[in-house]
Amino acid sequence: MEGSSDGNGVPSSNSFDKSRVLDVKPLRSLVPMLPDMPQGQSFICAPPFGPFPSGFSPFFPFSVQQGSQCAPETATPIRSSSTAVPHSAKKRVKRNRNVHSSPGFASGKGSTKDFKLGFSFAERDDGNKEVVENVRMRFDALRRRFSQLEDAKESSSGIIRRADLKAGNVLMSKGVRTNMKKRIGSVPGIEFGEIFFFRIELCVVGLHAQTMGGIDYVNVRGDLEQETLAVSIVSSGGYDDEAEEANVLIYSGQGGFKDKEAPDQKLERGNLALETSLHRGNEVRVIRGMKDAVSPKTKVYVYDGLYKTESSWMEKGKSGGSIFKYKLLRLPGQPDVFALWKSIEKWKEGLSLRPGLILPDLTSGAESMPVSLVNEIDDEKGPAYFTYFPTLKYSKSFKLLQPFFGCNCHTACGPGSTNCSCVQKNGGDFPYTANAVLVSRKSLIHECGLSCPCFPNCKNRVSQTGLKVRLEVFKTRDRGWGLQSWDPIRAGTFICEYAGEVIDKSNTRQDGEDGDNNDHVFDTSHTYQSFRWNFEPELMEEESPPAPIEEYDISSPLIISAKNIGNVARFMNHSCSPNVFWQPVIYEHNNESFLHIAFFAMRHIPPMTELTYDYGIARTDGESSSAPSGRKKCLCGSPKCRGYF
DNA sequence: GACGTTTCAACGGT
DNA sequence: CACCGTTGAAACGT
Repeated sequence: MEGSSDGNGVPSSNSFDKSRVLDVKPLRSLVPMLPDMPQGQSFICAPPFGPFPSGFSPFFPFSVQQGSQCAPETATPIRSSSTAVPHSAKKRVKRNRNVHSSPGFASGKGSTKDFKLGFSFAERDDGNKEVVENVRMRFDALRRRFSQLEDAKESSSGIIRRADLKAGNVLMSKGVRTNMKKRIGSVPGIEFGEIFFFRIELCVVGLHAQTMGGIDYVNVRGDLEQETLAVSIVSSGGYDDEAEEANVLIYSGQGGFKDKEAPDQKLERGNLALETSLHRGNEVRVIRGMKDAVSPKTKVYVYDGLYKTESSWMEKGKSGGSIFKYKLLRLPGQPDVFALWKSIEKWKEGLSLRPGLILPDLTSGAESMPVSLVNEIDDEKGPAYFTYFPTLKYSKSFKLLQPFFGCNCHTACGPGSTNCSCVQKNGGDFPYTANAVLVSRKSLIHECGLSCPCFPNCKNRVSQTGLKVRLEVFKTRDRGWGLQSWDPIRAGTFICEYAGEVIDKSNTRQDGEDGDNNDHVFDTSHTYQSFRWNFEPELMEEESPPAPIEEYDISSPLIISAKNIGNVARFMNHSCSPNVFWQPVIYEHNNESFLHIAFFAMRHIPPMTELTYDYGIARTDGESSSAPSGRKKCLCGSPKCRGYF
């Protein structure tokens, strides 16, 4: 293991050694080490990882880094609300005040616990990126928690049927929402292409205020009288809209949605608003409801951008009555959103349609799903040589652990498996929701292992059952190779584990830097930026146990080298504002426990967005030089960039 | 203001 | 999976 690897995944200087870059062939011959099982069943000559004695301290400080400095936000209230303030503004203000004193909750016992709103009251009317992010994170954390309770059916006061609505209701009644003031055009803090998984999620950030309605509108003072203008529409397949061309949308008016014999639609409400918008020529936000490729029975809502209504007409609907039709044209100069989604659909049908494709599957079948290799930037033909291997390789030099006892479940373990001993190790709550989304970060997650008889339908094996999203390794503009996804990813989704060779630190040189850089090395002993991801128990109505502690809790440092052997994780770049985080997971293999590093989505990630995590900062060991010799200049570009990592 | 109406949800069952 | 029934809650309008 000599030699510097290239700068993959590392915004290092341009110490890129082209001579080591291999062309296509070696990569193609990256044969998985395991003949059959992608999971590497019993073949890994895998002496165990060291024991995990208790009695150690958390290995990084929990500094609170709450956003005191507002990101310089260039909010673009395209046509600011001077005209668009609803006449009901007074009502709103009043409602705000009510919310402020939260009368509905003050009476409930144990619910008067204070929680931090986290932003100003003004920011509830007009948001910005930071507040939007804050609200979205808190919404989904709460939603996941309610979902967990729903799955387990352990909610003591009435069952939760709709975790999304429940979470939305709690946040709205507490005033944890933003962009309440309706506006025409862009919404501050929400970018084109952002994705949402529930309609109520659009409401809490102010992108579309109707919980179900497809047309949102606002009252404005017109030339002579009040008129209503459409501000946003959701095109979701409920009616037969036409969405063939990427920049044209034929949208059906509202009325008679579910009726078998629909009467004629009337020119009122949303229909009237769209009609007025046609004459006034105002911008209308368009949100497209798409089928989720990862779980096809759910929907993804994509903020496609601003449109203008070009024309309208009436036609006979299928169920008898006549319906309104509106033709909307996408404004030029906006990033392609819907068009990109359409392209990805085509790439999936024929991989060769992907521009810049070098390899259809750089894993050579080692993963459950292909991972394409793409370069649209220059003529480099691929990353430096390495051997693709989908999981960890433990070297021989580790001591044996004490014997491991798996569960004895003979049905698939899942959210209701309170008797499963593996589940019990997680502290009572099943760590994942029914659709395999991680509920909370934890010091350690216990999954079922090889000798547990519950295989293969067990739901407690999320991080060991292969890739779930369609990934792609691509050439970035200035940071070597990177990782991104063709599929939209919802927060809490498992992305991949960090595969590679486990390094025995006692064997490793103490000197650290003998020309060896830390490219393609994962090290739990780095100092990581802390962040809050879990739900806030104080937002739950009834007394709720505290959220799991989000500090990692690893007895001895785990160092994984992916220089020579690794998987897709080795291509993930660093960011100081990452969208992915790592989570220790432990499960059994040949009667011994092994620690793994699993990556989960921190937030919803739109397709073709680079996946990044915090590499952390190597600890400078006391006496050694104070210069940050092992550190690299960071090119993540985030406003919160620390400058190096 | 309270209440009824409207609404391109979300789920689970078949 | 496609349809279908059930449950559901914010905003709007009366």
